[in-house]
Amino acid sequence: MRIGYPCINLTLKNQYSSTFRLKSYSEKLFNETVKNNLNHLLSVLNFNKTNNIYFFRIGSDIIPFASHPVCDIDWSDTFKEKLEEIGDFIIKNNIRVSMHPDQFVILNSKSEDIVKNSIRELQYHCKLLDSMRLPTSAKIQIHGGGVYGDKEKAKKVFSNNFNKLLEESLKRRLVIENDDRSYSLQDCLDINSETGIPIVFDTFHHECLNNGETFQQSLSSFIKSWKYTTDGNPILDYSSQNIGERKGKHAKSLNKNHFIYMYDELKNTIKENQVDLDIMLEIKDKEKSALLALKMVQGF
DNA sequence: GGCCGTCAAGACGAT
DNA sequence: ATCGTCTTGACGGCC
Repeated sequence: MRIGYPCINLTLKNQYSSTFRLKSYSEKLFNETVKNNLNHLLSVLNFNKTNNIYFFRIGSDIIPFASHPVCDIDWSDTFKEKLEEIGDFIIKNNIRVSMHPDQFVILNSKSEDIVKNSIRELQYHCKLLDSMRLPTSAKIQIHGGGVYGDKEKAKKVFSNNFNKLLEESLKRRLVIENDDRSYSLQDCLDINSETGIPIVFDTFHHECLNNGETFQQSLSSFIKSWKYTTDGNPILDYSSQNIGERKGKHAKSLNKNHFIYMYDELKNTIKENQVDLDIMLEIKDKEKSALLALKMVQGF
């Protein structure tokens, strides 16, 4: 089992700006920024390895404006060596990486342009992972998208677009995550049966939106959506409620009791299904919680 | 040097 | 109609 955290390491400060405004876009600034971002990513991965953290989500901004029309730079060629160096490091150390494009990726949008732009954005994510020569277990996770007042129809549009509009290399990396107000685990299972797309099970979103399943039922159904040999370990996103804040807001730090209760349930599932899982902690204090969780799990 | 409005992009619920 | 939220963080203009 790997435990990871998303996008940012709060211990290691990136000494350079990691992105810039579209207004200040230039080839020079772009190349400098990407170079620094890639170097920084490698330091973060090194930090993680030193601390036994073998799961990390790479931030989508690592190549700024990569899918924007303004970007006509062949960055995968310019930075070929660096990208392959990072990929080699990841593979050599049995690290798992993933990505999570932001909310603007709507595969089932009513607007053809938004679907088109969404696919461009996904292609960028795919190209980055491909350029690092990573296996298809390096996943890109997205949500179900819009509902538009008719979820059954929206799910069909998602499935049709997934099946018809995406190239195979992209399909092999895509996974769908249940969200906290539109697409429940059951909705994702429905989409899975039409597309075969594996499901990232977000336990916190599931607490916010579910269909009354037991935790064990949820776990065994989401696990079945993964083909371990090509998809890698099923991924589970974990967080807990930020007490006093609106429902669905992520905790600032690891809720130890909540986590250990969840982990205890997981252990049974892992044993029964003879499968390993990778856990992504979506907690605001990032690697601090990951390190704490790791310690707790090791002492279990 | 620090403050804080704003940032490429969409959808949705709350106000 | 406008705002806050989503993995929100951080850029960059202004004082």
